[in-house]
Amino acid sequence: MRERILAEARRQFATLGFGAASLRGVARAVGISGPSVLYHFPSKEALRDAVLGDVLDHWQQHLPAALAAARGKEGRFDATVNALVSFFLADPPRAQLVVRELLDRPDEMRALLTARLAPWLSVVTDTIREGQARGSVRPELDPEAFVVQIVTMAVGTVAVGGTAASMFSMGEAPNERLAAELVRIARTSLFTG
Amino acid sequence: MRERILAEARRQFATLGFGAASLRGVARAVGISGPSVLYHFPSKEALRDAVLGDVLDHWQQHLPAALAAARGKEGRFDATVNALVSFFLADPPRAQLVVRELLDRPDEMRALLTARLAPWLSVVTDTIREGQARGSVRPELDPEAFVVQIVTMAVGTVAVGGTAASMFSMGEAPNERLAAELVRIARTSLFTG
DNA sequence: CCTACCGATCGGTAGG
DNA sequence: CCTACCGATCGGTAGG
Repeated sequence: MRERILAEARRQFATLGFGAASLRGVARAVGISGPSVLYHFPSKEALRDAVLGDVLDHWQQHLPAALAAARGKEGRFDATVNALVSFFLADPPRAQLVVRELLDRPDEMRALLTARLAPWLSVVTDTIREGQARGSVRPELDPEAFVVQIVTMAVGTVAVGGTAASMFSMGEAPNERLAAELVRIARTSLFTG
Repeated sequence: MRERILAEARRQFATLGFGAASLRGVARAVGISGPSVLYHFPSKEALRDAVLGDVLDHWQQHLPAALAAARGKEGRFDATVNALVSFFLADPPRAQLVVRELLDRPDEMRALLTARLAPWLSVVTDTIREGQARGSVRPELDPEAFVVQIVTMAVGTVAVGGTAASMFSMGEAPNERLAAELVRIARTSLFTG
């Protein structure tokens, strides 16, 4: 039941926002009484923390594998960025929730993301710097800022990109078009030549 | 007083979110009584619509001028993208509010943004297509998707980029570093050569 | 896990 | 613009 509450809370926090969602609303959706949620989580804030921690756990567990699967392919970089975007696109509520948390409590999120992503990030920026030393990556590129911008685009595409795309009457498969263009932008602005 | 309520509501909706903000909270901050807000706006939802409309009015009024100022400069494109990012960076609450609205009610936002931005957008994509015809813009670029991604990066940088940047211990002026890299990414992925 | 219930706060109305 | 007040809903507690 704890898992069902977490999944439903994630869904409602993502679509309604934490402030507009209610414990009773989550409880009703999973078929229990309002106060019973507080048997599994001591407070609404604790539920919020658990939902967020759950999302970050999920990313930490499955994202490395998704990225590693692209490692052997030809067009390794394109496949990696594609895997990144597809990973977020496969579950929009998680990406939306993280964007909301970044807006709602930036200070806590900074601490959390630093603790969770710092090791993974330095691997990426180190790889970019190696590419710059070898001459395959553009020398004027700012590695940290580049990574932040690519991730911002990927998460943003999932969180709000669908709406932005439909506003253009972008026809069918707008998210795929956005994802493909994101990959092109990332590749072109990364590599020399 | 109507303007002061709008400004304060914009600030609180942006930082707290619409659901977590309250009419009484806005009223207290501007020094009037709770129900008095409803003398100026018939309901909380009406205040929300007014705040959002005000932001879009502001963008429609001042963004063209900010972009036009870059038109004469050398490095015209860099100056334009720089102006776009600086414009959003100068007033984060407005960008945050729009991101929140995109998450809270995507359907209404699609209609609103289509009505407001459609003409301006086709100017941009038309210019890009001309550049493709002349050979100065990369032929494989997807004009609509490109514009959506650049704007997503610009708004995302303001809305959540600061947090993302500090998570890297990006040193001083992280937003300027992000903005500069955004400009570089946009330019490099747009032009041939 | 439940019911019964608490004080606080919410958006909104009445009446001036 | 105000005070006084409404019903509804909120997060959370007591007690089982």
